Amino acid sequence: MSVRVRFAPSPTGALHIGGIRTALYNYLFARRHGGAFILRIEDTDQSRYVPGSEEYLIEALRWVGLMPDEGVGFGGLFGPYRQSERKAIYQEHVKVLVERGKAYYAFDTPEELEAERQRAGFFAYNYHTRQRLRNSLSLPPDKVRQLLACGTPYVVRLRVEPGEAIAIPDLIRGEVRFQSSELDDKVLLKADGMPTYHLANVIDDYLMQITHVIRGEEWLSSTAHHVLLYRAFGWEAAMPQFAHLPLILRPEGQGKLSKRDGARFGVPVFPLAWKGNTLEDSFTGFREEGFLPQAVLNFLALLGWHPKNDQEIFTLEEMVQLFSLEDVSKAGARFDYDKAKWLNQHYIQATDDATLAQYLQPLAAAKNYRSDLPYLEQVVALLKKRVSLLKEFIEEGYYLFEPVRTYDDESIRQKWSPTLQPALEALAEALPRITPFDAHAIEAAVKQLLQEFQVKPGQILPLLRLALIGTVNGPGVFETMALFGLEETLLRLRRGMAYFLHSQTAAC
RNA sequence: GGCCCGUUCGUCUAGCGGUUAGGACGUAUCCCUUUCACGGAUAAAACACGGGUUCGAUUCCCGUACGGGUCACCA
Repeated sequence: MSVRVRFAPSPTGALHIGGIRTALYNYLFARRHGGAFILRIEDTDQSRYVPGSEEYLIEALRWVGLMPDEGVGFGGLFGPYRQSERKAIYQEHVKVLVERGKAYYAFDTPEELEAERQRAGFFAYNYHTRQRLRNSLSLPPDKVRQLLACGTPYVVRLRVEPGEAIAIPDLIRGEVRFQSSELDDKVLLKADGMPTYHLANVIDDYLMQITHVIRGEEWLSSTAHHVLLYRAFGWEAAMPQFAHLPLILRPEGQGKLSKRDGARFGVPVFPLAWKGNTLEDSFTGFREEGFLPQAVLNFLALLGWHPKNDQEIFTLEEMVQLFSLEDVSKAGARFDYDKAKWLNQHYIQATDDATLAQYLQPLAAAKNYRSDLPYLEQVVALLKKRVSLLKEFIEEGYYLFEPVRTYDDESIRQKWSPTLQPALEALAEALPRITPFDAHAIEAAVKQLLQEFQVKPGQILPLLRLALIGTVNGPGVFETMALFGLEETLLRLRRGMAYFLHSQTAAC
């Protein structure tokens, strides 16, 4: 039987990075085994539905390059793949369960249950408590028929009887055991006629012939109920194999990574930016922060998985070849932004200049900067080894697009001296005679001039850089001059020299 | 709190009874260099604790501690 896995998010807003990792592991597993990767939308809670979620999700998957083989928006023989469109299927199935005595109607209102919870501080609807509650197991058949006939709102609950051992075979954790007496009678069908996650999940996985359920560890506890459901339906032989992934933990402190952690720690936790109704509900994304999709994938892959060697850098193809659920770790993995940035830096360096220039184009255009590809390619060549995020080309390297905003006065104090002024003057005058005006020729000319003036490179070059870009740290001086061209170089040099003189007199 | 899962450098991890406990990020120092970076080198840095099992435990078992998840008509 060929492998079929699904990624089944619910459209309640932006999908965070943990979801993308789940999608990645599912994708890798499917590809590794020549199986199918299916996208199912679990939108059974109409009250939590957020418009735009689905589009966001698909754009995010597209960005990182994890395209489903089947599912919402991708076709397939097992549709519909949106659970809200499968309502009738769930209702038919649940009816069978009730007929077999595996499930029952419960008429208790949410308020009544809440009161139960308040009374004891804790409440479980189970084999013990259901006797005194209002359901088709405790009420006389006549009464039940009457309630149903009157259209009394009800839910359908799973009938969990005590004394049953449940062993979940988990590909990552081995066998996980539960006792049915510890389990409550989970709601399967809600009063609005929609299924809960548990019901829909089991039915769909069965009907869609899912072979492996790879999902986050937060689902491990409820898997016991899922197993019981497979048994109740008589589907145990076709039950998929489970693999519960370790959670991604917040960068610092306690708990799992959550949506709000992005703002709290100043890091992106979403693949793409999300524009919510409020500022609080709006988030930046890895893409917007300047990450390459391949870096994000590599980063996420390593958060909980590692092959049995020392390799750290993987193409998607390599991951597919190496991926194994056996190598997924059991403990939660802390979100490590430094490592993400390092990986991104690595991928930036490994990407050719022309491609990077294309990534930069919209960023430059958004700032009304010069954004023709030839120029951007030169910018890339200059800054490539100095940035770890794409946006830094534009932000840190702003001086390649607009005049110097501020000069580093401290460095000027350290480097500038009136005795160097003649050499600078001579340099400015010599520049127009350099042909061609490229890095090589400029370097030769400048070095010769320095010799004539008996000045060391270390004395003059920092000043040139200060004049050109305002700071003493940055790309090679000659390369920068070549990029600017003669006219712009002279302009900046003159302006810088004037600033040096001015700041000296101001200091006196 | 009940139930379930977990625990190797600060972080991500390799290890699957005998290793100088390996790699990577980060940190520090040095080299390269007109600066910053890149690159190279070096260093500091870990088996949570206590019992077993065993000739021998990081590795297997049991406790303890700590961490995580889950206890909705949410997924």
